[in-house]
Amino acid sequence: MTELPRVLQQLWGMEGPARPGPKPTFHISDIGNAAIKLADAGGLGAVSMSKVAAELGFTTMSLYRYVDSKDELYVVMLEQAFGPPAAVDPGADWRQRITTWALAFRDGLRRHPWALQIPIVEPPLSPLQLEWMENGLRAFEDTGLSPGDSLSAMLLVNIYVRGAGAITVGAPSGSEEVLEANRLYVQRLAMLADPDRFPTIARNLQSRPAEDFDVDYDAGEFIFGLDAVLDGIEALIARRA
Amino acid sequence: MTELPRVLQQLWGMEGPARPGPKPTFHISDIGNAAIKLADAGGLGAVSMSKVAAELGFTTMSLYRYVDSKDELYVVMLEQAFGPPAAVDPGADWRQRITTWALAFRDGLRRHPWALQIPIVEPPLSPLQLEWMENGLRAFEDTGLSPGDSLSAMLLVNIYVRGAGAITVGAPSGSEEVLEANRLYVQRLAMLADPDRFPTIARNLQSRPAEDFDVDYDAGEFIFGLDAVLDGIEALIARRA
DNA sequence: GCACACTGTGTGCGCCATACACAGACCATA
DNA sequence: TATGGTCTGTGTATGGCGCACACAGTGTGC
Repeated sequence: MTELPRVLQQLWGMEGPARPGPKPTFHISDIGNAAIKLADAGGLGAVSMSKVAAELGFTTMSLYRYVDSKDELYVVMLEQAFGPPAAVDPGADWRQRITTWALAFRDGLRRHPWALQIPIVEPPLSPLQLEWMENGLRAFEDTGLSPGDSLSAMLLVNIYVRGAGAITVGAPSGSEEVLEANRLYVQRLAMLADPDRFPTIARNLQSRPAEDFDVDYDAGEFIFGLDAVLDGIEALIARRA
Repeated sequence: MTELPRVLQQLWGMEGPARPGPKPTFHISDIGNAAIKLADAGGLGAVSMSKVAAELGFTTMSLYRYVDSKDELYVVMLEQAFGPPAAVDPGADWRQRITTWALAFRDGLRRHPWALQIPIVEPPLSPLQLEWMENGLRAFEDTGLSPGDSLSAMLLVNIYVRGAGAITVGAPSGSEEVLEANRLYVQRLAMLADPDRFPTIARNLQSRPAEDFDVDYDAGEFIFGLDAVLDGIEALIARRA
């Protein structure tokens, strides 16, 4: 019942006893790397069993000797895309520690935007993901938060980074492409936001200088939002003390 | 250039001038409703052009007279799934107002969990989505926040609800199914979290009473996290004042 | 040296989104 | 009232997808 799915067993390096028959030609991580390469180049849509197999020089169906379904392939991709988290600086305070953690996570998402498109069906159990969890929890170690609250706080930061990423990730921050899309959006919004029906939106648009919309979300807004989240956690810490 | 995509024109009811040829048999909203019905019953995976068409009693290709691609169908679904937002209570303070807004959003996600699986490719421009935006912004009206900060604050709450939903939505809150999955996860985690490599996780698990894991996230944790987010926004308001 | 579990392969199924050509329905115009 | 042109819904087809299944060959543990 607590028996792990095959993919997780492989990721944890739980080798069974030696068996007859040919040895596998490659390892599950090779599949993950090939899939990540495809996704980095062409988005998650470019990842198909046949393309991954072709990338490795194998046939489509051979992959199913390593992975039970495409969803399991996603698990492997998520495990390997981010690499190990940065070490926790024991000298820093909790805000610095969790900020470092969040920025590293954000950078990983920026390198692999497709990660946000993979539906989360269950909480993480793979080795590197647990290391990220470990380091995230460690950030709250000396805050006096209970174990449950620490987990919630970490989850809150995690949710924020993912959410902010969903909005901003996908095109290089501050690129002309993003600015252009943003301008087009504001233009359309101004056209549609009838002041009678949408007074607050209309007023919001009118009272902002044009260059205010050319905001580089990644540079400033991300930290802005993160700080708000951390202020909320700080209030929690104070309340619990 | 600011010409709207066809779907948005239809959603805003921008009818062109009278034209020769047969009148359309139905409206784009019929397609959306049929798709929503399918998604509610069988998840987003159950929504295909052919199934939606069959639901309406039409052929697959007829849908393309109303929608340019499946992505546009998603836009229609998101527009119609949530309905209009609740009216803003002018007597309440900003925390109550945005809390009401967030809970309504959360309830909508609970009714239509598939909404979280639809990748967001651009900010909303459809009528009801703008109404939600309008009401969200209105919650911060008397806080003294700048237009830009109000937008960021609303976005932060929006991100939180979506993120919390991604974790909890999908099965009825507190159902035996969810509790069982949770117990299995904790069991596996305990098995994998070697105290040498993952000391904080291991300690976190050990120091929590067993019934602490049987948490009904939706009931308590959601508000817990939301309050933390709002505390962060409150700190921002205080700083700006 | 041998049995046989296990490897990678080939074929095929049902489903998907959508391109394209077409027949007929309908309305603006004359 | 006649009609031309345009729009509607349909039929057919294409290339891709995930994956089931049967199979041939391989190489290790006995």
